[in-house]
Amino acid sequence: MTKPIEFKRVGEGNLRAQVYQQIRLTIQRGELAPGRKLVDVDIAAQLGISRMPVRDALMQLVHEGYLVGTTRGFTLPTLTATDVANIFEVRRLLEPRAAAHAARTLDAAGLETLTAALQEAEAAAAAGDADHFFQANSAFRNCWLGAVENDRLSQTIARFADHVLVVRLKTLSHQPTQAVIVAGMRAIHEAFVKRDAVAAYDRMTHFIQNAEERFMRLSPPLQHSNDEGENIPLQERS
Amino acid sequence: MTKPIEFKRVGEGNLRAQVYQQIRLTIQRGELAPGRKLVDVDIAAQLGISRMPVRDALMQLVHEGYLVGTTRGFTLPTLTATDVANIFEVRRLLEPRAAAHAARTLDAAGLETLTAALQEAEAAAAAGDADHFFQANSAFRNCWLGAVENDRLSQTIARFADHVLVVRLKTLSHQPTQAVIVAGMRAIHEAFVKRDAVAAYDRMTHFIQNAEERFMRLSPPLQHSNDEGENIPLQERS
DNA sequence: GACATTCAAACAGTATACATTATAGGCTTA
DNA sequence: TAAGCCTATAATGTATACTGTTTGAATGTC
Repeated sequence: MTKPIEFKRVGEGNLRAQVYQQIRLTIQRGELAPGRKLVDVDIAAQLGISRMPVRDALMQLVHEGYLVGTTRGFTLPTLTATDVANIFEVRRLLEPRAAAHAARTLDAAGLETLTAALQEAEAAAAAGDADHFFQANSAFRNCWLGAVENDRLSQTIARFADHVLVVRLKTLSHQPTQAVIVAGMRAIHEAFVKRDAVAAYDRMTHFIQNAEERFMRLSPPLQHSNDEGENIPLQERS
Repeated sequence: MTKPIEFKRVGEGNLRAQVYQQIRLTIQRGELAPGRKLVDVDIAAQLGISRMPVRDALMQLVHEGYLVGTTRGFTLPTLTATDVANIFEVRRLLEPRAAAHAARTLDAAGLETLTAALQEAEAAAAAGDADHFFQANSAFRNCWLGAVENDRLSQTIARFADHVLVVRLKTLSHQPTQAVIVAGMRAIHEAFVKRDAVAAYDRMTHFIQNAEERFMRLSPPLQHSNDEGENIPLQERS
């Protein structure tokens, strides 16, 4: 039970990049238990390579905020309510604009992919399949985000969205929340189909606000860090 | 002539962190020639340490966009006009909001620092001292940015601002631009002193727009990457 | 004289060994 | 029994050696 996580090498680029991709995907799929400790030497042994590429990958993930590195192993960060609020503030600033861009630049193929993802999400929500719903949601997001021509914008958004993903997983099993998300996706999708940048902007704004409210309401265990807006954003797991 | 760059260790944390800080400061101060090649083993030898901490620091800087890693040493990225436009788009989205926050949270000490930085900038502009002007400018920015309570917001801003810093250095010797920047700083400073978040927002918006226009106008050598908004800005080694 | 081919140097990638540090758990003592 | 120290251990941090690849130059051929 100490090693339920299976890493396998994916053949692309150097070892560090392969390991990085692998670990990041594991995190993004929510397959990493919150208290789970990632140790470079263990992963290295499992992959049959040395510590250094694994260590490099882990440190990169730390720099990007996916993990926190302690003197006692790498783990997932535990977000406080303040953290989540901070991340959502940045997302509120960036995503509507990005959606407006996507409304201009999405091509027919992209719209098709988007439509398919929306339908999958609807089906998964109807069936109560949280896993499937999550995947469709990610596909939807990745699709329109990929159409944004400003790479720095889209990459920044992707990173921040991933950071609250840990929290998101908890809320995905919540039926009413699924319904709200699907409704938001439909609205955004409609704006994209119409190539209406203004509508995309407005609906994405609304979507993010909704998402934040839901997150906050469904996550009572998260504690505000401090009344004074304290700056201890990522605390170690106690 | 192959080694005009002098790195020295600063005693804080582990070696990687020290080297990272050192190199980043060197970049931020504009002391790194655009075509300059940074080689881990050279820096390591100069510091009297091994390659690995230096290598770690360099790779972190690559991940953060400060450097690009090629198969033949690390160098400063060369930004296209599209890159600069992309970075400024993100800054336009984030900085006004951050300034509004700072207007609320800046304390007396912060305002004093800010006032001092503004006066230094004015003096430097009057004297035509580009170096000094640049330092005052950075101090001003770092001060109000430090008052922003949303760390993720302020750190993202700092990073993107640093990325165009290479370009900024070119424009700082331009007298009319200095005047425009000082005027913008004065306006923002006034809003901060009055604790007027709305004014801070508006004036920062104006300031960024102005800055972007100036950059674009003064940088004809930068080439647009491609008509289609191509995405080869900073090629990272993956 | 121009182009191709090979060879050497330089530098990043990887591996392994050693040093350091912080935490946990036990042991001692009050 | 509780509290504090102390040691063992598990993990990261650092150093060094080796390997592979790319680039650039030099030499040879057409």
